[in-house]
Amino acid sequence: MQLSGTPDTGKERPDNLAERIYQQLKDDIFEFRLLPGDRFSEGEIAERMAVSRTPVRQALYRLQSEDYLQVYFRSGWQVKPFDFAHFEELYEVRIVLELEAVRRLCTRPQDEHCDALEQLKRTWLVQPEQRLQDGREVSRLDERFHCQLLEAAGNREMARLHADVSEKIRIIRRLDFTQSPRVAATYEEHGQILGAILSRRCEEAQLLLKTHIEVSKAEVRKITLHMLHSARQRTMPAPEVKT
Amino acid sequence: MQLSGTPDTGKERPDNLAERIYQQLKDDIFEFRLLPGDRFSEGEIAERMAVSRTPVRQALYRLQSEDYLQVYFRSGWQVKPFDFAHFEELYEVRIVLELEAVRRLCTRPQDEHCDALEQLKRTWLVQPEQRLQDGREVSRLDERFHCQLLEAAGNREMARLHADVSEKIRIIRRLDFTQSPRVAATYEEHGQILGAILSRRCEEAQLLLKTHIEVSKAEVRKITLHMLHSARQRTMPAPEVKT
DNA sequence: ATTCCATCACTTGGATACAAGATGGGATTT
DNA sequence: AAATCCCATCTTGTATCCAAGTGATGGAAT
Repeated sequence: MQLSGTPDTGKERPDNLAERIYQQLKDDIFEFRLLPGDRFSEGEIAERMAVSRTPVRQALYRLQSEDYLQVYFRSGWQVKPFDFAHFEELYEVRIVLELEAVRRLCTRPQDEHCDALEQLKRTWLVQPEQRLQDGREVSRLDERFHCQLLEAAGNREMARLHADVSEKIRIIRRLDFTQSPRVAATYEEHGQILGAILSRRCEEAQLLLKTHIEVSKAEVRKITLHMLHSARQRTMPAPEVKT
Repeated sequence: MQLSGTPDTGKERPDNLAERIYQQLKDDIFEFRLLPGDRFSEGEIAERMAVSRTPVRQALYRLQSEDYLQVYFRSGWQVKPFDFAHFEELYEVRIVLELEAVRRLCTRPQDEHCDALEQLKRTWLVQPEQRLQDGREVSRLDERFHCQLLEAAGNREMARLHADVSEKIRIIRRLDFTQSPRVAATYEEHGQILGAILSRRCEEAQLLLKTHIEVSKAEVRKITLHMLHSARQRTMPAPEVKT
């Protein structure tokens, strides 16, 4: 029984079709080229990607285990329909994990994790005229900010779970940043949170962070209501819109 | 774009070879029929299970994504060697999630989740002569206890993450219950925790639970040291022991 | 006109075939 | 004797083939 590490020959896989297709499909879902509710077959994907069904199936099953897709026995695949209750629960997981990360960062021993926090300062504690404006870019940075808090806190497992959760809500979180006031607010709030962490005001940092996340969570709730409303008006929209 | 639920024809897959092989292999790992560090090929598994490589590969890749296995490019598979630091981190995740669950249960509105808690009482708040003795069985019940706390707390995502984490440490947690004093202690501690939750003494319940989990975590640390010690004595054990 | 049933194209699940790289051992060379 | 090179064998990655179940369509019977 070996004890730890990877004492083996480091033979990692190179190109890998299945991996490429996996990334492509996930991207298609995130970019709404594949819409929630869309149905398709392995053959379609294989043809579109110009490969055989084998690596396609590998990618599809992986996406299924990650809860993005669903397979029906001999009846094709489906992009999992949005479940907003699900998104709200994921936001709550984020809150729990990130509050714990802040707690650890505030009670950390002297000059530890400081490099990671310094890097965050360079991104978020900048003059207003140096701030990025593009919503997409800021949305990406926002996700990174929160993940980096987890990474700095030092528990890799917690960071990995948090990263997975963050990826799952990325598709909906992005909608926050379409309004530019959210961009400015994000800079403001991230700056305050970092300041509180750096001066070890734990309670304050936690409260700021919790509020910051709950604003996004509330946004999801608004989107939920909006979609339920418009769905009711139109007696249910046609989910087709194949790519 | 559909909105929620599964409005579709409920065509679930029936038997499914890949699923069966997945379960079998995971069981082989948990039961130490496949030891950490063991290497094997898809062909061996396929032959032993008397199936083709196709469903075997499906199962293997799933286990890889769950961090139980590792594949080397054209060089076979390996059961991931134990990484005790990893286990300790997972214990910390458990603590964070379970403390949150307790918090929610203690601040829950009147008569909610009571049925779930009642069921736990029937298992754990029993007369000493009615307690189970078999370490294996109590170990299984212990995992259920903690998972049910999460389920009762109401956030399904959090419960799912917690269940995954719990499954990952099952292989090491089971070693706790080989000594029978841990069995009695577990009954005692679970009883106290339930009592505190039911009378909404939040801080107390959290402290009891945290201590309870940290005992297990400390056990892992002892096992770590023991294995490092014996490994050093034997100048590294041979990891072979194929099944 | 409506209902029922056969049929047929399409779908996934699994097995087999093939390609290309990794590995290990033995022959050969120094 | 030691090191090196080559080749047979083994490994995964991908493509193709086959089996069995699904669903829709169209025609026949009422």
